[in-house]
Amino acid sequence: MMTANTDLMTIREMCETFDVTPRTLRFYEAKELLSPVRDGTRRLFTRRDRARLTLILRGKRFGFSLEDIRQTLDLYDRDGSNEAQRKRTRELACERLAVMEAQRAELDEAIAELRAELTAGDADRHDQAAE
Amino acid sequence: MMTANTDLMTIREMCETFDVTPRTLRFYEAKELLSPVRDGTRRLFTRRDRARLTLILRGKRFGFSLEDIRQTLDLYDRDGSNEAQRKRTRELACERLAVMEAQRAELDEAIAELRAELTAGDADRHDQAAE
DNA sequence: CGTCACAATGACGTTAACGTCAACTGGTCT
DNA sequence: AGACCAGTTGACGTTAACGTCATTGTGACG
Repeated sequence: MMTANTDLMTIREMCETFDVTPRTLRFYEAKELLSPVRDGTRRLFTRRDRARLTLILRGKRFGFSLEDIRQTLDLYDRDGSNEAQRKRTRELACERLAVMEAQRAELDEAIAELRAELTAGDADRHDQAAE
Repeated sequence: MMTANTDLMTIREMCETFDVTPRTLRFYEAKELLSPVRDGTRRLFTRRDRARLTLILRGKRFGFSLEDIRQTLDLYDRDGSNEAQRKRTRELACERLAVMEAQRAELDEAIAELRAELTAGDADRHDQAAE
């Protein structure tokens, strides 16, 4: 009743929007990361699929596996299900959050170190120029 | 002359310190990410190897490939080499830095989103508790 | 001296995440 | 109807990053 009937995208549109290949989208469907509807035989990707794909690609950039991602994706689907399941889901979300925050701290450190190397390089250059 | 003769570690020590397998260390050597010295046939890992391994494992957590990492590792080896090479190295470092900063921004965003989902979950729970 | 545990060296196996290719289907244009 | 697409489904290939196994070497110890 609330699902907008339009705002469905073909596989081509998806590929151009997200810069992925059709193979990738089909692969993600096979792995149950996406669940496009069908128009006869053709896939049509919903708003939900696009939201999920955004999260998938982001997750990949952070070095998570598709399986990791698949599990956390459900965190963003708040369909009632049962109480025990929701509790588990929250636990998983908290774990992920902790991981990501640790990652953030490490990333900051790594950035600082690399910057230090760069400015050290600057100094070398200066020395060399003085010769 | 300045290289401390001790502070060399066996493969076992490395494995326990860094929580990796021997296979991994040999693999990294084959890929020229590490270059342990030899005591007869056995490997002995230097302080430099340990520094590099730290960077390698960190890089992996950020989703970089070993090949990516191998290239950036040289950024931390400031042996003079020639001018053109150093310029190239600096360029690479700047690119990496940009990538990592973008990654940091995205990570912040992702953390914020996940937090939002969590507090939204809290609200749901509250609603349900009211019943 | 035997052996025993750890190391090294191939060589092959495995998993994830797709790429590639062939064969088919289903609309569309002319 | 014929041609021409985009899309689909297998099926097999590929690359990265190791795991696993068999074989061989080797320094320390009883």
